[in-house]
Amino acid sequence: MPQEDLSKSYAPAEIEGRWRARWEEGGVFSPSLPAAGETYSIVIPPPTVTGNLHIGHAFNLTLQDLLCRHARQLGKTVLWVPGEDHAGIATQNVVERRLAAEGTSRHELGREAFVRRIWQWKEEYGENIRRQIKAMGASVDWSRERFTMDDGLSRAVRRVFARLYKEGLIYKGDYITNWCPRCHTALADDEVEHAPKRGTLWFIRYPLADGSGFVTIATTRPETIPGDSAVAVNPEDVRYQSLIGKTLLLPLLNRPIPLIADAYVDREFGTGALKVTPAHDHNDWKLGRKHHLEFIRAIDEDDRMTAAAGSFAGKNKMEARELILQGLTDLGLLQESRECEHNVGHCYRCKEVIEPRISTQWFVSVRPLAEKARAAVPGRAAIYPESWLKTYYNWLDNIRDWCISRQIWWGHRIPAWTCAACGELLVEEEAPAACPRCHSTDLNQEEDVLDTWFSSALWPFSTLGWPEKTAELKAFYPTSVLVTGFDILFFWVARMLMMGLHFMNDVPFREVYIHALVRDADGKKMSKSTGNVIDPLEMIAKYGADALRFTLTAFAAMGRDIKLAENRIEGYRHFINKIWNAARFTLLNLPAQEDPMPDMPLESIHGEAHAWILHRLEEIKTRAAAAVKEYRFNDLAQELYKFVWSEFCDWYLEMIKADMQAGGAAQAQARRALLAVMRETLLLLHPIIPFVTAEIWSALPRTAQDRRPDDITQAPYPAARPGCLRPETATRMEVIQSAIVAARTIRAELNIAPSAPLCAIIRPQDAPKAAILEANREMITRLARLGSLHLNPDAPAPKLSARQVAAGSEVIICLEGAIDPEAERARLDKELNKLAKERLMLQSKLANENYTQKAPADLVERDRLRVEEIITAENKLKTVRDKFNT
RNA sequence: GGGCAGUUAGCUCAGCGGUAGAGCACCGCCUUCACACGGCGGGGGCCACAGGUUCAAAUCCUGUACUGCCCACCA
Repeated sequence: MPQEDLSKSYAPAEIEGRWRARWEEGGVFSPSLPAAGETYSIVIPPPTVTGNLHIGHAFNLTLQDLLCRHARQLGKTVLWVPGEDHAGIATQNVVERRLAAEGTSRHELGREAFVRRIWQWKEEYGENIRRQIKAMGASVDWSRERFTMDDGLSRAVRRVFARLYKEGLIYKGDYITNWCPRCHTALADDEVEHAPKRGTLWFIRYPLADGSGFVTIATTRPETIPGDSAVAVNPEDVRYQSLIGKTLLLPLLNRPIPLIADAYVDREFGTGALKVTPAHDHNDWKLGRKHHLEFIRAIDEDDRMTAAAGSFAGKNKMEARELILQGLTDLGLLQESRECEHNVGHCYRCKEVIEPRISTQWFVSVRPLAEKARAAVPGRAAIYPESWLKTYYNWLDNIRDWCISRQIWWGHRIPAWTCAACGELLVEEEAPAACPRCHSTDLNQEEDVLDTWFSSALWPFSTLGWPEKTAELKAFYPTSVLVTGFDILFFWVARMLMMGLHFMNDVPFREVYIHALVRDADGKKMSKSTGNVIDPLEMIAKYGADALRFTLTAFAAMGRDIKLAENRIEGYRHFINKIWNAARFTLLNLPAQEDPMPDMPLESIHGEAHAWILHRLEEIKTRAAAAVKEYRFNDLAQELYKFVWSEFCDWYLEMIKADMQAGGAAQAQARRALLAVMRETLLLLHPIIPFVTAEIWSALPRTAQDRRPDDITQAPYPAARPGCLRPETATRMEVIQSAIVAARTIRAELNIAPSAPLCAIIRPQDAPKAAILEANREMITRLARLGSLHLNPDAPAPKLSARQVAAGSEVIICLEGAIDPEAERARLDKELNKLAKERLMLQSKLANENYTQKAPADLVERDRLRVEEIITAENKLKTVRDKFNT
């Protein structure tokens, strides 16, 4: 690309589009198998097909892409599998809402038409999501894209279900479950969110059957009274001991129920007497089982009272509550009511209040699976940050059987059939033709579908082709790392470990990196249902994908949530622009592409600035690689930011400008060094910001022998160049920079025009410093804008002059006439104050014998030297200040 | 009720034993031939509070106070 085309400021849209197309059409991220050498793989946490990607996805994608691109640079064969999740309940809800808006419903459409409708929806939104993943620059392999309900994955689901059933790890039965009356389905325990809710605690009298009085119970849910089958008290409770075993009459219904004793009951709460409703409360259900109580379903799946509720039958449960309370009041059985706050379960998809309800469901016996999953971490699968280990263990240790059936239509229909003729239950991977027992062909498949997370749990191996023995599976399982948010640690991560270990006999991933959640301005979790989402596409349109990616990377500190504000993205766009302009400068100063550039070993380049920047580059290479390996993404971003902006642009480019004009050997060296540093810096940046680096890379000229690929995605990580690692250059550079800064500070603080050349005297501290300064006289003169420079430890200072103490030298600027002595004196006072403060701090430290004796000797020595330095500086400045006093 | 984070410059956050840093914002000066999405310089913090360990504590320990999150069956 011709140089003239590099515009003054970076315009991402066109460039991103071009590279995206090139990468996609070239299939550059599709690894060919069998893989040569080491492999690296990631399966994408599949976004749901229901909606748009939010900023959390953008974050998740950025980190994975960074890891994948880096792994490619290290020469590994990399596979990043993309895909989407069918998200049963969520998707069904969305489509149902749309149907409602159209004035129809899924029931009107019927199951088949409804599911067809969702498939259409999926095609539409799947494309949307693909577009967004592409917009982020994610280097996924689209040729291996999967969907949780595609044929292959559906088969994997059936295989797993059938096998677990035959192994006795899946069973069907009547249990208390979490019922969402709105989604009309059972939910797993972890799909219920508990939130405190203000309510009323009613104290209700249950008369004793023998007419000898009452037992008063406390409840927040009077509508469940028709479902009561006992009242329970603590056996130790003296108030009730004499009544245990007696019969009570259920108010309004006059049904006799026993008064039972159980240690579960808390004597302190309410009246110490608990009404037991086994069919509508998890704890009561346990009590019911233990004491063989009746299970009375008082509320149906639509939140209406059942026939068991007598005259309340057919009423909505909230209406029934009012009627029951009224009835109790009329009978004088409502003793009192109090305000109270209690935890109420809500559906994690629609936020509706959960009704515990007994129903027939399918369950996975997770204990045996959980034990294996527990044992595998952190030995076989490591979790980062480690703080999540405890949470992970705690969950597995307290795990209950997993309810996997859902009473919805969108999802994997359970592969179980009941024989209409003999009632035999058949569970098979493929639909059986006839009942093996009675040979009837009249078989009815289960209506229920599986929990979405059931198929998600198989994702790492199902996407690679299981149950077929594919080349992908062989090459890429276990995957290298799973990158995800902690919100789905239980839903997904733990279950993948269970299934992976059970069916593949190996962990699904070697490492898990748990990243923070991107929250909104108030620190609230972003979610589609809350509507507080930020659209990454909008950010990309405004600032470019690279700016967004860099921002997210810079924020990715372990174990900390991200509160993202748009102006941060804007800030990092400036950084992208800075890189762009550094590249423009580079191109302006390099020969055109077709001119062969002289090759010379970089180790042989001895210019002060070149040696220094090459040395720093070596350090950065090492540090950047380590940061990626250890998932310290924020360190990576910060390190590169500082290097590029503060060192490469602010100092190095300024320093070499003269060389670039000089021609000859100086220019040749500068060109060679600049090109090398630019190119390798691009490689270091590329995993974070692929587009701008690709564009610049392709525009850079090459040396005669250069055989590097045109496309930066194909280029390896910059090799270490030990010969360029020269720590002494950093020390030397500090002396130079410090002198320049001193002169600039004087200029700025004394309001000397930037264009006015300064007459400067620099007094080096010692001979080595003098040599360094002397060797870089031209550079110092230029960067500090000096008119003249006298380098001499003993040079006399003119009467009217300003001084600044630098590292390794003292800088004196002549102020013949034009300068306000008041200003200089004030400046000197300020400087003296600063020095005195530091000196006092150090001196008091050194006065402490404990310190001088116990602290490391080099530290003490360093402090002593510093004090000496300060005293010398103070004396010098004082002398000058005194002159101004006269 | 249990567990886990966080509390550092106006804002967002790094630092996690040697006496405080970044970005943005702010204040000067500058249309210097890569970049005003810029350059140069500057101001700003008893590092939540109270104890303790240590020669030395944002940094380690123990409490306290807020804030947020996760888990848990308190009717």
